[in-house]
Amino acid sequence: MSPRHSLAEAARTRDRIVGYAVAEASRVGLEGLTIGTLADGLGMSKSGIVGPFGSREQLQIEALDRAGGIFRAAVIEPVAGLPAGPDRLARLIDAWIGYLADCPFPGGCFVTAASTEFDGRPGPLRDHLRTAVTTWRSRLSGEIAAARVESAHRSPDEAATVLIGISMAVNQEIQLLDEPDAAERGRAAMRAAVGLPQ
Amino acid sequence: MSPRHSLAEAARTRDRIVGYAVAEASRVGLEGLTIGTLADGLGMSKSGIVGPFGSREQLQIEALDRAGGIFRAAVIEPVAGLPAGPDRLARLIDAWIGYLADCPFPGGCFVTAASTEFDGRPGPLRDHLRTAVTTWRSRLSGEIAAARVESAHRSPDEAATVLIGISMAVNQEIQLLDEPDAAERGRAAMRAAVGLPQ
DNA sequence: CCTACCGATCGGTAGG
DNA sequence: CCTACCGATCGGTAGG
Repeated sequence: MSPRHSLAEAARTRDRIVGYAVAEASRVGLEGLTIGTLADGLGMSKSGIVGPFGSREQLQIEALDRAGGIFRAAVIEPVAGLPAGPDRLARLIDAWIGYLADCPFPGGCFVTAASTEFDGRPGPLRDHLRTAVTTWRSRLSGEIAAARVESAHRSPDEAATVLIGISMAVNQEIQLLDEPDAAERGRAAMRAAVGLPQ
Repeated sequence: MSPRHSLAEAARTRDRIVGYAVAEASRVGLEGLTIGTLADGLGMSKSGIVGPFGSREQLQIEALDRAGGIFRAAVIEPVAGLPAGPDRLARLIDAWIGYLADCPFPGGCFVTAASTEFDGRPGPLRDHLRTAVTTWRSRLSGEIAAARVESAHRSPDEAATVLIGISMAVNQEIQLLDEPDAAERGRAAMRAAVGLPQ
């Protein structure tokens, strides 16, 4: 008589699985996810993992979308209420570097890793990724344009390439090289790249 | 009576396998390599693939090392004979962008992809990768220092982070986004980042 | 959500 | 270098 209850429980189960899959995939890649490993890690059966999603690919897609939401919550939403301008760009950079240094994904920036993993694998995952990356690039470009700062770079698009690149390099320095001053150097590099005072 | 012959043939077989594995791994990742797929692709049996290397991991390591050599041949060696200075740095940037735009790996920059793939997987592959990335970073930093150019960035290490980052962003724009002007924007961004004239 | 099972493929070996 | 084979694991399904 209370289908609400079981629906809510089903939604919670999905959430748990996706959350665990995101953490796991940040370490071993989305293609490294296996239903058996997730089942073991969550103390469930394989059919309990795959059932709610229908296929591994659907679970991968939902994990990717969830990761995008986590990124937005960490980097975009904290500055969304501020007026556009150099100060908001500076705070966005701080949030971004903070996200890389104290990463919500145990294996480092999810989207960066997924990008190199899927750029050569056509399919719905690559399509989702393209959309996410393009949307973020546009937003960042707009943010830089709205800040109206002077820099060595000749267009907001060029500066966006530089900031996105620095974030990837910082991610590598943290995750692969264990470089302790990667975050500070990255923040300075980002500020310098868009002409913000140190 | 001619062991030379069979030794040379064995070496050629190894070479063929490693070369094919590099191309394949640039598309599906080093972890996506399977002995069966390589065997099919090369028209050989699985034992013919794994035999010369002893294990899949050893083949992965040799593929990674080979990829490093291909990068050096494309980006470092062309400028090795020139005197250090701004002109050599400019030519290095041109070679680097050319490598990204007309990539010897069908799936894009091998080391960038391997870095995000293995930064969360401890083991000999990650160790090899760390060494390769650290060596390249040091060389690039030295190159920037030797050029003695003025830029918005405060140290050769910071500028190296920016150039490496731009290369990663350009790789993404080419491989994932199919952005036609990625190479030109990347070249301009790299020159601006190290204070070279456009 | 579970157990039990499917055919396919995994890395690798034995023996030649 | 091959064929033939090993136990383990893959994604997924049937039936409950």
